[in-house]
Amino acid sequence: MSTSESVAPRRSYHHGDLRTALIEAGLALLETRAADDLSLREVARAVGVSATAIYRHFPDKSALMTALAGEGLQRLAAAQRAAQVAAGGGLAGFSATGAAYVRFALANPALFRLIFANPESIKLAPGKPDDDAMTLLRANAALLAEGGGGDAQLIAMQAWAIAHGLAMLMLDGQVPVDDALIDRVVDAGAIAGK
Amino acid sequence: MSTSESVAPRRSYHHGDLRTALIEAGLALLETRAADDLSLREVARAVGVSATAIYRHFPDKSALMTALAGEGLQRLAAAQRAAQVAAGGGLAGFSATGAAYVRFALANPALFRLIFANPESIKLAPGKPDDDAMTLLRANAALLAEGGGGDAQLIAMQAWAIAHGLAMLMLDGQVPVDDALIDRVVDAGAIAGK
DNA sequence: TCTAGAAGTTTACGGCGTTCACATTATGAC
DNA sequence: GTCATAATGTGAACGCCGTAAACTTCTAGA
Repeated sequence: MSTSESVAPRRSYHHGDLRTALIEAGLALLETRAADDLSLREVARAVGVSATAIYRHFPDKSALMTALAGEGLQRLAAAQRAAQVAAGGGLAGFSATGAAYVRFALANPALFRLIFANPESIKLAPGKPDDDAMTLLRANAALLAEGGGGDAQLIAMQAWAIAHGLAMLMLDGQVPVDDALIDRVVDAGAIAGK
Repeated sequence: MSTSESVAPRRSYHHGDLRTALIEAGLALLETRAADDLSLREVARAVGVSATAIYRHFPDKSALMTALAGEGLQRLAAAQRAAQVAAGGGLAGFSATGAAYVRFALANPALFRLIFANPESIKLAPGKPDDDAMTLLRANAALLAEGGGGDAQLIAMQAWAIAHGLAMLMLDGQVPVDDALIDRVVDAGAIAGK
């Protein structure tokens, strides 16, 4: 039944692209378990490789987790970009990125938590993929600020904080998971006070 | 040097109040380590007791962690109440509870994370101590909504989300830790759009 | 074709959470 | 006061974990 536990045995001694396979297996397992419950040996088993083979590609477990977080971050940024485009940009697009942020968290709870549980994830992420998200955020905040005379950077932080906070609170069961509620809480107009 | 590692040996076989001692030791250790790096055996060592003695007071490790989270939650609520009183209540008091929330997180990073990393912490907390904080939050939101014609519950969520999000982002190093910035981001007036 | 190094394996170690059998102490019924 | 019993402690042991070390297999370039 499970696709992530049984693996067709390799026929060759060397794997070919173990690093990628490990990351993929890790991401797949994170759909099942929380990040804390993910063990190195388990990832190795999923790929059909000995536990210590991992050390040829990552210096230690946290490096693998950081790689997983980096991949998660890229997916999060992609979801936000897609949402903004789908909303047609502008103010509605800004709100859409916030809502996409929250929905991504709800759809990928373990991965989302991992991204922010690992303080190094962004600094170490290859190519700083969050630059996309940050640029987007700042541009949107500037757009919002220019009409209302507010401080763009402050608005950007408030918008990020509100989306991040709502995501966390919903993940933790502190706020009911209600799809319509996401849009209302994250509404860009309300944040800027318009 | 360290007070938490060396413990005067008990003279009696029974401890007296091991449950309380374990929680205190756990909280003390959380000032040093992240919650993930806190081991059951370490807490037992700090108290000067065998590792398995813990099982007479908690069914498993997660129960101990939940107890620690519950205690942390009470301290958080107390900090918020104190801040509100100090600010003289009203709108300024509302903002003050938000800022206190963020400052508590920065002062107790491991404990704060533990509170929200454990989804059961609030439901299982003895006497639902968060009721205080929640009542406060709702009352403040109602106060804010009545002047501006907004939805009190929605405002409460936005306020909570913004404080929680800012706390997390600062803990994660995504937003610079700047004391003055806390007040500006969490400003109640800005949230309600006044 | 040979050889160096990359990429795998096996074995081993100490720490962890947890279980189980046992030791000690506190308590309350007589 | 005695003493059974329950509450609370201990120690040894198990399997899983992350990681190190020594070894094996394959690949690639001179």
